[in-house]
Amino acid sequence: MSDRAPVTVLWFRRDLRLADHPALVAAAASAERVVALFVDDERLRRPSGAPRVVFLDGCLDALDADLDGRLVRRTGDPVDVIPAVAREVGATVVHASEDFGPYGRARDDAVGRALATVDAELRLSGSPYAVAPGTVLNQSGQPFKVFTPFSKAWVRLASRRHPVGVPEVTWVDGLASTRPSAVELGSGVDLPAAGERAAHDRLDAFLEEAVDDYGGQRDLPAVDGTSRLSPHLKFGTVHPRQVLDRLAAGRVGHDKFRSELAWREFYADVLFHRPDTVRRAFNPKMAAMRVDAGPDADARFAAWCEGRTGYPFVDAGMRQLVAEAWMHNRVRMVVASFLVKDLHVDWTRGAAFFLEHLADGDLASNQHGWQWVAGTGTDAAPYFRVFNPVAQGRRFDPEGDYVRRWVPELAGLPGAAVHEPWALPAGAPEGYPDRVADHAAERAEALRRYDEIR
DNA sequence: TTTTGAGTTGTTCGA
DNA sequence: GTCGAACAACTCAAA
Repeated sequence: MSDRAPVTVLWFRRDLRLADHPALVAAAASAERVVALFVDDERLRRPSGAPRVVFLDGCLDALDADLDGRLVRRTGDPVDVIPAVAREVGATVVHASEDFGPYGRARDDAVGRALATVDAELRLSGSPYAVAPGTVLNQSGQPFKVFTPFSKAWVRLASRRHPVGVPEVTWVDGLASTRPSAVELGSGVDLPAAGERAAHDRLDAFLEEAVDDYGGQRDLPAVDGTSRLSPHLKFGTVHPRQVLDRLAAGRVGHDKFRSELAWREFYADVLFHRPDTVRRAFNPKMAAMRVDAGPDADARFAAWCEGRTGYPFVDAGMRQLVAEAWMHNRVRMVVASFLVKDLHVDWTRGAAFFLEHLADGDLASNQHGWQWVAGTGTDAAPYFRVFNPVAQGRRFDPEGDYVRRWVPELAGLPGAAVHEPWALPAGAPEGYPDRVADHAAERAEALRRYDEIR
């Protein structure tokens, strides 16, 4: 009773795995043979973001290896490439996972229309989330605007889904590929291993070594106490459903980590309902906040980008970002607060810099993480919560190991003294920059500016 | 409809 | 040195 089509196309995007892949399951069920396709869309390579692109290429190489070399790569605009491939192989259905980002939604609408002109269609199954954005609603049928009630409703929905395995598939062989020109990483940039196997190795290691102490260790940047799954979740080499399935109920570290996954989904949901918040304040009242622009602000922004603000904890974070294409979450908050509240630079500039340098750079999590710190977002930090970069360093890097690892100029200083080198009897070591701003004064300035608009 | 309780991540100041 | 209060109201979710 085979009413299956002879061939279909599975268009991979941010789902670069074979296990627990709803669109692959749908494709395999619908056709005798499946074409594995990835489209190198130049727009996914902007803004520059070399580490993210190189990590993506690593994921694609790993996927291709898992497919015994049968991953077809084509460069170009998906609106042209997808219908062309469908015609080339005689497919009337193209399968893909649903993308809920602003660009992805517009692209998929356009591709769907283009496919219709060749009597084919785009069929979407699954998404990069345990619960698709737009489906978690309060009792009035509206999206949640604060995290805690969202997460309670989300957990109920998320816990219903369980991962599935790799289906039987006959992959189509022998189609030509085209490759984009290689992207060069800056020298000394060190990326984690990419691909589905690497993602699961990372998950296994986290579950074995760190998740039980997650609540106590996750805030210490000198400790390997976080999952480091973010780049893998970004490109779908592991799905959050697979992670959730391996967390136990009622264990502190597990619950805490589940809550971090809920944040990722909350922000995707917020962005789905408010795509304008990629660039604009979620809270329109906060859009009037006065920020600095011009040569002085540019100079302060450059010092921040280059990790030479004179505040060791901030500089360590920014240097880790550039070197590892990743920054510890605690430090992300501190450096973001410093840019926005001490240097008075618009949060969108910092968010753009993060996206350029992070391998895990995800639009929803990044923009809304920044909005939270800047106080412009959903459920944002209260205006008076201004992180003190020295106090944060002393509290979360009490031995100073994190700072010494990333700021070699301070490597000779003992213990927590690295957090305040200007206070040493001998002053800061030669070669370490002076502070670009005085925290106490700029904190007061930030509070004054808030007063102007409230 | 009204009411009530709650809301990621902090810092500073003064007793 | 430690500890609690102040820092602001306001919006959201649900009873």
